[in-house]
Amino acid sequence: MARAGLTAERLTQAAAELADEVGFENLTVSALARRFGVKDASLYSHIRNAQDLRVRVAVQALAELADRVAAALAGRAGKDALVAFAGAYRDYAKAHPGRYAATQTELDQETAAASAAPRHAEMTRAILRGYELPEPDQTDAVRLLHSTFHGYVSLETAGAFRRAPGLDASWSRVLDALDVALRNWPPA
Amino acid sequence: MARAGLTAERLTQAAAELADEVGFENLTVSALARRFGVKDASLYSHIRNAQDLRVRVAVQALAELADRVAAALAGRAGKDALVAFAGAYRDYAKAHPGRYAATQTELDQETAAASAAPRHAEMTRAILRGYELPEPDQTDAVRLLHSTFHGYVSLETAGAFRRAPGLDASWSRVLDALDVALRNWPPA
DNA sequence: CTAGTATGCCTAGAGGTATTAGGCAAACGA
DNA sequence: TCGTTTGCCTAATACCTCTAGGCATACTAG
Repeated sequence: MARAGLTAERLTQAAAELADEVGFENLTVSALARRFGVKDASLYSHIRNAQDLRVRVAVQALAELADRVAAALAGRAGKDALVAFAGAYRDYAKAHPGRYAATQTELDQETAAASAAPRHAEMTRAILRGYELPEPDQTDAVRLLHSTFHGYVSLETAGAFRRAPGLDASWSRVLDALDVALRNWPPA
Repeated sequence: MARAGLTAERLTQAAAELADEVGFENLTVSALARRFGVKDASLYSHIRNAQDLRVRVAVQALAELADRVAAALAGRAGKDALVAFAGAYRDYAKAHPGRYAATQTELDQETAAASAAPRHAEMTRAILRGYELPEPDQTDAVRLLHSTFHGYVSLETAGAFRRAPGLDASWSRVLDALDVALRNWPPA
């Protein structure tokens, strides 16, 4: 009996690919075992349970996404940075829908702190440096950006825009509009 | 043997309530049967399958949400309309998280057309009448509003904002910012 | 090199969910 | 009142999750 050479890392990687193929909600321990040609029970020496597997995929996806956003952001400021951040975000979601869905998993306090989630927040704030918003407003602006990016991308990948035409063009205009809003941030 | 008096309508209603309690993703045929004190199989004379049940909940939720938004929108224009629409939307999602999640279900062409989804689109466009945007830009603006509302609300209900303080205040500021963006809509 | 240990994957099995087929009895319509 | 419809049931299959316990393979130390 040759061993399949399973490790938590290989399982997580394969799970991420599987999630992209069949959707994060259809990521199943059984399907993953099948992909490695082993029995379901064999996976439980490497992962605690199905939820643990999902969390691992989520953490990995958050890290990958943060890396891409960081690369896109390098050396840019102001609207350039906004567009680059948003583009990297949207591209990742389109290329890896399962992983992107995984990033919406609610992580417990500890896991979240150890994940790339803080980097995301930090990078979003970095965009705002080009817009000179006073501190109390920054939090609101971060929430606006986060919400709009996530909302657009999730509606697009969930099919709510029903493969309508002009989604790329609308995305540009949405970013233009956000840029306008940030440059003319309304006083409280 | 007294009959439980099941109908598709009663099942859908109970399913919506159940979804609000346990989350839409945990809405299960078994749990619903348990709630009525009948066997799982008994539900299949009323609903086609689990997916059918979810679709019914989605359609009902879309209709309820459309009604609330319509009521909030009545007699308002401009920023007032924007704030009223957004408020009704967010309040519904907070009051009925399971139903709100259901509204994100992807419906097939036919079901979508017969649902309240077109009313949603229509009402979103109605908001823009106060902002005098030329037609090609309206579609982009509708997508901006839809994305931002959905993004904020879904991050909030999914816990991504981790019960952070100031979510009500941020929501107001986000709406202010959208109002600014719409009033100063950038030329292509 | 070999003995002992740790580890990887297996079998077995319990329990939950989805779904189909077929049956009996209550409600209803003629 | 008798037949038909309809509502809910039992039975059975299939898939998924997860635990317990076993054996053989790979590693490690003497």
